[in-house]
Amino acid sequence: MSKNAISNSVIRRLPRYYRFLGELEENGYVRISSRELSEKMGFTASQIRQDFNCFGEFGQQGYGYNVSELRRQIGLILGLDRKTPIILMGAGNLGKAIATHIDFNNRGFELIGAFDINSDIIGRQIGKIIVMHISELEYFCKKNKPTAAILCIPQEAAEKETDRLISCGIRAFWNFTHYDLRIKYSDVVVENVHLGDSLTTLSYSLNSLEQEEKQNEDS
Amino acid sequence: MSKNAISNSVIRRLPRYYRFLGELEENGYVRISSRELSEKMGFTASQIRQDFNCFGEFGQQGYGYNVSELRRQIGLILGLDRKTPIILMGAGNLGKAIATHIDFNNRGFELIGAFDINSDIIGRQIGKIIVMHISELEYFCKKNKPTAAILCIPQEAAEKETDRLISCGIRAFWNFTHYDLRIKYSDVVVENVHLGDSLTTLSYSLNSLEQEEKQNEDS
DNA sequence: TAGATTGTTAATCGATTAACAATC
DNA sequence: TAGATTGTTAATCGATTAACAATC
Repeated sequence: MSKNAISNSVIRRLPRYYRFLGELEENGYVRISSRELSEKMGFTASQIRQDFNCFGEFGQQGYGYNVSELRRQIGLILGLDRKTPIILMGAGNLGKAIATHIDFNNRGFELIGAFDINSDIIGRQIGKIIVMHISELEYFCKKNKPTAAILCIPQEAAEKETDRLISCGIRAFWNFTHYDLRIKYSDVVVENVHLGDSLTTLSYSLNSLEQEEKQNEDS
Repeated sequence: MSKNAISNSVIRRLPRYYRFLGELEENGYVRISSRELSEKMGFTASQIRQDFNCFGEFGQQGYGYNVSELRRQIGLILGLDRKTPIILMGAGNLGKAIATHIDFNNRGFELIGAFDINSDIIGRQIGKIIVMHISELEYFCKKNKPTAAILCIPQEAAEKETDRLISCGIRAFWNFTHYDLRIKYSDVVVENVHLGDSLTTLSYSLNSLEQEEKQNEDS
């Protein structure tokens, strides 16, 4: 029986654990205690132990955790042992940057295709793949069976094309648009990246910081 | 006395409110109730009223909220009435895509410069700006006084250059690296975008979905 | 065995939701 | 005035932290 309903907060910390454990491994650490890890990562030791225990007992009393074994286990939980075929929808500036910048192979994916409608872009090479016209989508998917897609197309295009993608077998979306896929579709997983919202949040923080300082001056 | 300590959860919802209210405004909505908004956005009406009331009383009993007035107020809270000068550090694939893809002016910023060390990139034009060599940073900042920076450089470069950026007057960072600025610096605001972690989370979700389905088959 | 550190339960804290009096 | 809907307090829910018995 797998422990069900892992909270989103826990899940979002997993990639971070995986990263830190990788660094520790590189630096020759063999074992680490939750306290030591807590100091390095800025979580509490309690939280770290709670988090790991959502998935099993990876440590040993009196000893701590074996760094590379723990990392391996978290990798398995994250599904990084697989290479899910993923396609890029929209090979403009952003899509191209994502395709070249992200290390798909160490994150459980393999980028196998890219699609666009702009004839200036079609035929161009991005890494090892060549940008295809979107009319080739069905044929390509039937042949190569990708199950994930990156949405780097305009919002209107996303709204129009998701039905098509789903009927092509796509069930995981890395979504850079503001189109809210979850409303219309279930049985599909979505990870949203709202870059604009992120920058807007920074504006808020900077604004707050400056107003605080102004208040301190006045008092 | 401003209500202090707005929770992070609330702040992260503000850009979303701002966006939705913009759409409503475009569609001719004059007033909206928290219940109506809750249906459109997928939050509870309670939460929406609580969120707004962190910052003041923007509604009217028996009527609801005036869409454009509410949007304006949230814009002010987010600091979108200003145009904070921001610079891009690292004009490679990702930096260039961010610079061209993001609508800085509607998010409280103005992109005024870009820096890199790669001579192939220096001198190139991105939108209205031209990529400069990083050696020109001090001179440029003295003259143009940016207070925010986008970190699209490698992590090692980020670790090395942040001291320099801070002494140039930068106090807001939109950070695309994994370097944890907050450890070393206070009095600085940071918004982290961990694209790799985001994709890794998608891998987890897809993995979970597939395991669930397998279990359902078996039973 | 003694010391260390986990796994896990209990206590606390914070965020979300429900309820309702105030009021337009 | 009556109906609607806010602003706000109280109740609930969930996540984090603290504590400690189990055990290596």
